[in-house]
Amino acid sequence: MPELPEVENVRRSLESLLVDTPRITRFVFLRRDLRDAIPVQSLRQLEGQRLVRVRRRAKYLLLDTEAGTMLSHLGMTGSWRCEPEASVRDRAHDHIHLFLEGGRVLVYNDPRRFGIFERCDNEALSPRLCDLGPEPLSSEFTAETLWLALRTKCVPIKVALMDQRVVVGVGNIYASEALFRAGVKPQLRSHQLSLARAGQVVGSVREVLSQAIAAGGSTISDYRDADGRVGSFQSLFRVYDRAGEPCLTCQGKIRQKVYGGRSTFWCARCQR
DNA sequence: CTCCTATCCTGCGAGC
DNA sequence: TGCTCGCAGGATAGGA
Repeated sequence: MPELPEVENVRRSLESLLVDTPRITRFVFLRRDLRDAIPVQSLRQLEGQRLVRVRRRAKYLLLDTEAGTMLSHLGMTGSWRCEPEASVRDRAHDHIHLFLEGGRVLVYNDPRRFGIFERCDNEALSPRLCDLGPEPLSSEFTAETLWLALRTKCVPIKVALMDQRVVVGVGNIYASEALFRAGVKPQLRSHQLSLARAGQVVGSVREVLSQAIAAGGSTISDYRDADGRVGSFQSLFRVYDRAGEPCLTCQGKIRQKVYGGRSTFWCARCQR
């Protein structure tokens, strides 16, 4: 479900819900079995603490209290929503009810259970975070850094763009969309990418992620931010999930093939 | 090391 | 209708 634009919109919606920095009154863990078991004890230590801020690193959300930080990853189907305490109920696949002072509840729901929820008080030491590549919308993501990261790799560039050690936040949708906009075919071997074309890819990744954030992300079936808002970037897809349809630029037929185990979409005429 | 595949899990749509 | 099959926005373990 969520790539960087969706996670960023969840972050913003959560932060807007927490402007009053409410205290966590209590946790209710309805089911602990996410990808790893939810570490109940270490999380309960944060009861009574104020939620002061929500940050994002890569596709991870970092919920800061004054005494420690919670790390949330949405996997494929994770979502956060906010409900009034008076009407909160246990829906299918709810894992966590995080009660806040003032009568609201943050609810984490995750049907496929690929998500993560744990403590993370030291980002530099966290195995989840310590090997991540640059943020794509930061000044650290440049033609030079991308080219350097790719020059020793032989995998298709589309697979490399999804490697969170190369650049973070790009998933299966935006990898295809960025390469279309850059005019680079997804099967191009990473080390074959020239510095000049790396610059094109950097620009396209930035552009597509920025536009997707502004559009509220992409809602394929079930993505919503914490306010329940859907995204609209799916209407601006140029190749993703358009196999067999005409290229919006050249009318050629959009192709689909699996690379790195993930469906990949491109236009063979526009992308070289 | 790098690369590739299978795997975790539920839900949904296509095809019969 | 109802069933089966394949596939889905991510990340990682393990084998070649």
